[in-house]
Amino acid sequence: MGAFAELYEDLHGALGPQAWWPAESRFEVLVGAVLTQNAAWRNVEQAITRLRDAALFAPEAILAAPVARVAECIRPSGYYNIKTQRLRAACEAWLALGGEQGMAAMPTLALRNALLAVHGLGPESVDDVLLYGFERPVFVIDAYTRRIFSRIGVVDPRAAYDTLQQQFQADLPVDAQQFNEYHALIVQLGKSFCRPRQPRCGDCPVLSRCAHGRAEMNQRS
DNA sequence: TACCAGGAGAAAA
DNA sequence: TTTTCTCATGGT
Repeated sequence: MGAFAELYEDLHGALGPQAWWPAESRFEVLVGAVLTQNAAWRNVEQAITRLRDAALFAPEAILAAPVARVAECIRPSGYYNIKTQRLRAACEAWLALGGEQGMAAMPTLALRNALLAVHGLGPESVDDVLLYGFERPVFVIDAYTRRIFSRIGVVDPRAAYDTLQQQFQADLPVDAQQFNEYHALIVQLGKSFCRPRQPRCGDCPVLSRCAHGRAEMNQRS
């Protein structure tokens, strides 16, 4: 078993199943993937609620609405002007690709390339949609993944997205359910224990593997 | 007050 | 090709 598989066992044992993504539909995963770009999920939830309350939570409704109205709805998630453009581009792609049924019928690589061609959808957002929306076995690399695994010393934090993704996928079974759970566990670990600048390792389940954790353990002893 | 949060694209070097 | 800048609100 490689380092990535070992850490999954540690995290799953310590934190338990996370039951991600917190969305009720595939379209909501797409919207969430755009709105969560460099934003706290709490603020994304506010933005999604405001879209629902405004009866704008559908691709056709978002495209038909005045840009300023959509922007006002998603204001809590930050970068609202940029994200309005990105959300509109994502809705256009959603419809152009045949909606939920059309996209579900596409091979993973073709769907990934089609989504990457959409303005405002980068690799992380696209892989969120593929993994959490369409149950495709692609590993999501985010800021938490880079921070945690570079502190442990098994990845280069400056490595390209695709390079890191290949490292994870080469060490793990091709299993969308496990990729789903693993990424959710990484985010939970990052939020709770693996902060930037001022790590507070506390009862971190990977304390002994992490450079910051070892330093903290040495201070305690 | 300053930093951070489930990034991405454009511009500059 | 790589690095830096810009977009912006809300919580701690």
